[in-house]
Amino acid sequence: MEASSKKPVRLRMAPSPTGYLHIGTARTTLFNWLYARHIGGVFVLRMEDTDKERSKPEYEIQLIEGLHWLGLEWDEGPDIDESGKLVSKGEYGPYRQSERTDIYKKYLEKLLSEGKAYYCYCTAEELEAQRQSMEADGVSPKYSGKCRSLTSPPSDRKSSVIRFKVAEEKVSFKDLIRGTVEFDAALMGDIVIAKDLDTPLYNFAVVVDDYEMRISHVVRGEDHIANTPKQILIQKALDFETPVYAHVPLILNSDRSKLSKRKNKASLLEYRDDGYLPEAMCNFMALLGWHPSADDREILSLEEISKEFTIERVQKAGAIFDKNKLDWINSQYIKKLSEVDLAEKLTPLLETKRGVVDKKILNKLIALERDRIKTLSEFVDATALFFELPDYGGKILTWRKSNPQEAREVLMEAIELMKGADEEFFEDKEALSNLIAPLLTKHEKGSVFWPIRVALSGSETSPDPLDIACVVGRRETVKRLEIALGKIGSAI
RNA sequence: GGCGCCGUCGUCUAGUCUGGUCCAGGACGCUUGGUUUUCAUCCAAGAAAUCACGGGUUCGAAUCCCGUCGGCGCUACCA
Repeated sequence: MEASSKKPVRLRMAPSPTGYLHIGTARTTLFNWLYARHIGGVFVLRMEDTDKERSKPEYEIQLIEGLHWLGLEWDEGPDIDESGKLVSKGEYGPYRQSERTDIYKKYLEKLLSEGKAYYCYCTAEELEAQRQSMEADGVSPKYSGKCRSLTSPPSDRKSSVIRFKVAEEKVSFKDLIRGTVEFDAALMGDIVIAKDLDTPLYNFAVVVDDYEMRISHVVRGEDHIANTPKQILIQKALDFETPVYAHVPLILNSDRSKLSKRKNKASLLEYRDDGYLPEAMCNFMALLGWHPSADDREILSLEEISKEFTIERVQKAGAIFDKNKLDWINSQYIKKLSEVDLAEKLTPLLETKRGVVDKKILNKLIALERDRIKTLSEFVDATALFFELPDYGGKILTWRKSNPQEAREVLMEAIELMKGADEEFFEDKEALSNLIAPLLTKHEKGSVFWPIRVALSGSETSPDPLDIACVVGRRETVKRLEIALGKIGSAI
């Protein structure tokens, strides 16, 4: 039942453009991509937009944008060109279900003519009533098969759907992650596969597309596991080969329910906007359900992961989305980034808030903050004090082992030293350190650095005062020290 | 309710197929200590899992078998 190893391996991701790009969709795409990469297969992207009401082009664009951002390229499928227009690549297209109506129609007619599917004229109300009464009787609800052997449509009914005749048999399949999974089709009842010849439904369209696009392996979320026997039955009826399946576990909220936007940020692009790196997202998502066998390394590039990735190693149980771990992984990637790359990412963020910033200053800020931030967007807030002194209370100017009088002395002496100093002292930290060295002969180190640092940052926690001074320059440094002097004066 | 899937530290996981090397290893988080003028980084140490529970097989079980419980998913003319 498995595809022969001779056949080319073709995987696909088939999202519905009915909303933002969900983290779960992104992770399933990642696993497909990783698997395709690992065995040198083809990765196809297909838009499942049969739901005409909910599918929107803008969601499709978002989907494509998000996948590009992650760096998960596909060999075939819809895409966006340089001018932002939707295009398509690959020879098994179209890759948008809404453009494949004729293909579905052909197979629908085949099923109908062979008596494997039939028109059903039951109304929604009738169906609902049946379902309710079956549930009341404690039986699992399924379609009664009322229209199954109708020879002509009832005269009083105009609307109909197309149902597939589900055989009463056991359907089992081998799942690469879960082993053999078995369902009893007798419990399913005849399923609706299309609203009419031009409007196929999910379970039918998937089967046709996977066949037409020569898909050999279906890697999808665990929530599709119950759809699999239905699809296998349709494949059999159409004489299609069954692909190999692998149902990957779900990503969960902290209460172990399926990851949802009610309880979490579930949109991939939101993480991008919050300053997470795509490499970090991929690394994190891969570790949600997969782990290398060789050792305990956790910071791994897509390249490294794809080299080792096998679908058999993915976890069976769902994984809770742990933002702490994501933050840590992201900070690791920020540390790894080169100065140039980091500057390239941070500059636009900072400049939208502060306007154009001097390159030299920017580089200093980056050097100071790179080990302090977990996300790119934290950079803007973290560097605010360099641009504007926050307001603060004068009593925090005193070091815990010192007293306000000493703090005041230090501040005055520092102002004295700096006021007359050349601007060049504020160009490099060592020079500045030498400049204030005399203070250290009279005071303890903490008595000197603490008040100056608080004066320059307006905060009890901040980077080194000399670093701040080297960014803001002499004039601003002296100004901030004088402000502090005023505050401590009134505090004494 | 029915059907299906799953169940190792708070979380992600290693180990389960091929029982002993696991009185269960790593990472995140947490706690404590070191470094520092403070925070972050960094370094070190520590707490944290009766391997869901109960039986069985065995000289020996996280690993094999049976049962129980729990969680989740699906149960559409959505995907």
